[in-house]
Amino acid sequence: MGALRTPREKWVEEGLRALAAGGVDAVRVEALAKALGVTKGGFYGYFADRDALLAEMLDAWERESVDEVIERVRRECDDPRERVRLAGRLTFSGDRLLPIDLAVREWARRDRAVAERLRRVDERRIQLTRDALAPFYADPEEVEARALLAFCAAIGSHFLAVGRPDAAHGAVVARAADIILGRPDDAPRG
Amino acid sequence: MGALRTPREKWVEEGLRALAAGGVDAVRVEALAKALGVTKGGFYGYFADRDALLAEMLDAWERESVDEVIERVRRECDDPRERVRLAGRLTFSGDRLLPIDLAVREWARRDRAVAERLRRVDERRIQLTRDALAPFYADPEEVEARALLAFCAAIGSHFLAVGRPDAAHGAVVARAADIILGRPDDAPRG
Amino acid sequence: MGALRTPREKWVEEGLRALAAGGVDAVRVEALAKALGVTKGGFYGYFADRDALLAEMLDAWERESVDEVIERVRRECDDPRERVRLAGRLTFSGDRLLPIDLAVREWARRDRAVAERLRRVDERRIQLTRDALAPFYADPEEVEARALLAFCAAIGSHFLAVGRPDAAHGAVVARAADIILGRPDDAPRG
Amino acid sequence: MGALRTPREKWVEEGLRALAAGGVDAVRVEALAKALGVTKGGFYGYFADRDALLAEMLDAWERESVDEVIERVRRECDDPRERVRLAGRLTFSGDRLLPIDLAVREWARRDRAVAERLRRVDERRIQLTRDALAPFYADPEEVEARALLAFCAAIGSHFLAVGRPDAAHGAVVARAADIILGRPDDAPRG
DNA sequence: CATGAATGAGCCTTCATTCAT
DNA sequence: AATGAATGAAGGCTCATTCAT
Repeated sequence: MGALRTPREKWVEEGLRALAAGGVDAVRVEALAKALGVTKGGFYGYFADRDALLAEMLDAWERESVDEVIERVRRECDDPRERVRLAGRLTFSGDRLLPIDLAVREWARRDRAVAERLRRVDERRIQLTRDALAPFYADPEEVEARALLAFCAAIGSHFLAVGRPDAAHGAVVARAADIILGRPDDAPRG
Repeated sequence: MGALRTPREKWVEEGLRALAAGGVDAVRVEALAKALGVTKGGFYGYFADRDALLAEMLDAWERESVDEVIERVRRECDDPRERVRLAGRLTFSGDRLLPIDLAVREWARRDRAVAERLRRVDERRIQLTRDALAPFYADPEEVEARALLAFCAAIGSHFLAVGRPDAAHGAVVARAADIILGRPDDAPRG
Repeated sequence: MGALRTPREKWVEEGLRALAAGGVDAVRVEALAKALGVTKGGFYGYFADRDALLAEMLDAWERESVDEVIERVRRECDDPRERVRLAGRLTFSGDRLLPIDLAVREWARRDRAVAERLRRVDERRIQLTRDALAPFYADPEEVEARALLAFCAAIGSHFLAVGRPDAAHGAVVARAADIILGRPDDAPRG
Repeated sequence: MGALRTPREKWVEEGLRALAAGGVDAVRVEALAKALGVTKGGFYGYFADRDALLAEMLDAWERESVDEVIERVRRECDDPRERVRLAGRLTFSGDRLLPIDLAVREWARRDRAVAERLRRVDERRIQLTRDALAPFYADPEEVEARALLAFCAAIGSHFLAVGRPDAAHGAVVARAADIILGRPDDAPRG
């Protein structure tokens, strides 16, 4: 996002890049230093240790990929279902947020604290979907199932390795979204 | 499954256990040796290097989690939809196959060769679902979308961190399966 | 000792504190800077390098723990034996001088220059004891032995780890002093 | 002492050498490795970490400098006073045990666990002196004072920096021993 | 074959020191 | 002078790998 002001932010940014590309284990002080064109020693002028960087990376990620997304979605859309679609696009596409999200998900499977954090994040995101679906279904269980399903599908589609050209993949995913959220011409009763 | 005959197989087995528990990076020759109660030097009597073990782990995984599952499913069920449900249960539940599957999925995001392999595996699995759904839908795209969706959802549900008690999670997933595959009392036209 | 005027003196003072608490290796520029609430870079405005600080710490220590003590003792006491007791109290008790003295002693075992300096200091101190004992013994060797013994005992008592409650330790040390210097009611012949 | 059998013992031995020469901080894995002509990586085949080596060094030191000394003294001498003199010679002279002892003493001032250990060791040693003196004094306090004094003096003499030629130092120390323990021709009443 | 021993590369961290502002 | 930023050397630890026995 344009020029990064403080060198501290540069470390965080580079850390997120490494996380996205190679998972937590790839967030190595030395590697980041080389990528930033400085020596690793300088790192410790900004962070107590590697864990401190990881923590701040999570802060930055939560801010950018939830707070900012939700705020923007609320500002730009009125229709709840459009909100879900936009939030989905912002979160699960693009070269920046998506790979970080997936990497955090892997990380969470190995680290309790990260898992807890991801839980909070996912909960806030899924609430958006519940709000969008609620008006259309009488049964709250139905709402929950569809919201969860939409979410699982969105995430799962990126862990699936079916070697489909991206275009086809996109088409199928769109169709899947229709099945879950309901097509305009096949709207659920409500 | 049953007694492990050769020491070679023991290394592979222990490797899969480590993979399931901690991801590829946890598959360390030294750790496996300790778990097996031997010295790590012995490892190189069976495998050229760590990569050779990883390759064989993938072989074993593919054999057990696809070949064996598909064969058993074909033997035990006739109804295609029941086949899908059984294959899903065998693959995505239990303490053994599921964690390995998820770990391979993470791994595949970092390693081209593993990704290619996972693609083949997923393709064979999803074909089962296509076969089950085909009779009920006129549009092949509809089949593809529902099959893919079922698959994504099954996988995604394990990468989601919503802090739902497992029971509720199970219920919602079951409901999701109904939505995708169609409930008996809400069967898609076909 | 009163307000510390120059920042230079603050570095020296903080250095002595660190020395007393953790030995020479604990005299780290960075740690002192943090304790003083400044950045370590500023250090080099006052001292060429760490060694320069160490040298000045030794100067300050010698001034305070020998010059000042001896001067005060000469001023306050006339009786040589009382002088020894007072000098001993000033040097080997209290929270300030004693820990520094012990730390310098350790340091001297690793550094020739410090050893030489400590030699000069100890020599000046022991002369006080010789002067006190001389009138009472015909044999100069006897004087030397007792003076040395008193000194060794005073120092050694702080490197001994016998887990005696401090009170008992004090009592025993006092008795030891009597044995070496002679009790009033058991004065050596002479 | 002669050929060191296991490489593990070599590390301990080299560690004690480093400790004697430069204090705990000089016990660096890398330095020991270089002294032993191997690479530092090999160290971790024998010890979990540096602390494990330090612990074993203390074990070896206690064994050699207390257990063995006391056993030998009991075997070789009958007269308690001779025992004290021999134990003192074995412990506080020579190029091997003495420097280690002094280094442990410094170390103990910075580390609670080491201090506790040294306390136990010193206690066992001083008991030897108490036993030797007990028959000659009616007052147990007198015994305690003289035993302690002897010990403090023995240790303190090595932290004193008076630049006396070693010969003279030895003579004075001998004389000091006489003062504390009593000369044959000046035996204390008892 | 398996073991004991060692190697070497790579990582995290600390710290004295330098330097432009 | 003091600060912020960075350097470089050193030290602890891990791990895949090699090799003689």
